[in-house]
Amino acid sequence: MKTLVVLLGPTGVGKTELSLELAERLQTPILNADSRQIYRDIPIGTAAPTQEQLRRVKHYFVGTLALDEYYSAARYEEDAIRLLEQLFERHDVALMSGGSMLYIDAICKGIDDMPSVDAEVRTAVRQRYADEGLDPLLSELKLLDPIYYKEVDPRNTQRVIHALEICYATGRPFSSYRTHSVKERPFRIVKIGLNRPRGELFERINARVGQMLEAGWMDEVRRVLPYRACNSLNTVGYKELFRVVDNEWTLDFARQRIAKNTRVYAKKQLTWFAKDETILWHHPVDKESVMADIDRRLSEA
RNA sequence: GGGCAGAUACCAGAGUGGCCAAAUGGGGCAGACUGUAAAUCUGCUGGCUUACGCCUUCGGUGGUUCGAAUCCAUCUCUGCCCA
Repeated sequence: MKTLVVLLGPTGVGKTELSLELAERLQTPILNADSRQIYRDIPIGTAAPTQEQLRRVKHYFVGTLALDEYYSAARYEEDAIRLLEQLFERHDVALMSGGSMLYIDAICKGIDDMPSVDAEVRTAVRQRYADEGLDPLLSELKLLDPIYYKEVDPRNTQRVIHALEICYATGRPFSSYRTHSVKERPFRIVKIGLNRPRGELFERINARVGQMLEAGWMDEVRRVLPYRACNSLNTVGYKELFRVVDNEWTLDFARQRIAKNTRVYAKKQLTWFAKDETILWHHPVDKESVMADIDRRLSEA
């Protein structure tokens, strides 16, 4: 039986470094599961694996997309599952490492099939929201998809709009696509969760923000400025540093905001992961015990 | 030594007799979430309580009042100004 080892945990916990060692021990490449590191040209701000680290171990899904390319958890599922099929021809174990909760779930459980919405419908709905606000869209959703209307947070603009897009584009209620069925994978999944005491994790995050700035993050931000409206850059760090470029914030103020927002993000990840009972947690991040855990699981086959 | 201003919950900062456990922001905490997910959205943040509610708070003390964070007296501390 083939096995996918998923190394997950909050940002800044130390996944990248440990994943390299695991990959070397397991003699297998790394599939990155980070929705931002997958984009090109923003390695500093996303704390992506360095050139040196990339040379050490073969990585997939790092720096492969242009900033203005559309991507989603569903596409990631397609791409990663296809890749895994290939990898499992040559390897018994594959290693996935990252903290994007939805991306990881997309691989482990699958995402419902849903038609993609063409740009025309998309801009039309957005235009309508810009012109008339959310209320008319909500009434529309109530008519077209009463089931989802009841479920959705009426203040969550993003979700209301997306549901409407699907309704318009397909002529079917958005909820009819949401089966939430869990896909069976032809491989075993072992989830390893990395965590640290909250204070320690937060200190690491705070320190890392400073290191990223020293490493030339600000130059990186200036280089990608033309793409600031892209979703890829609607990201902790870039949002704040764009305001520095705009002279709205001082660099020091932005640094504090970035650290804080990163801490909030880490907590959000932990909240999500906490619901997943299949994760084997490792609190002190210790290479040997993680490795022993994986060995034990692999031998159970 | 004299004059003026101020002291509000973790921080900043409104409130200037009842509608105040006290606006707002920050920070903190908790949560939702299957197609933008490092996104988007929500709740709590004096104590006890599931809740109704009860109890203790607005520098200290003492008053006025049916009732005070709000008025008066006094004390302490802080800032500014004059000596």
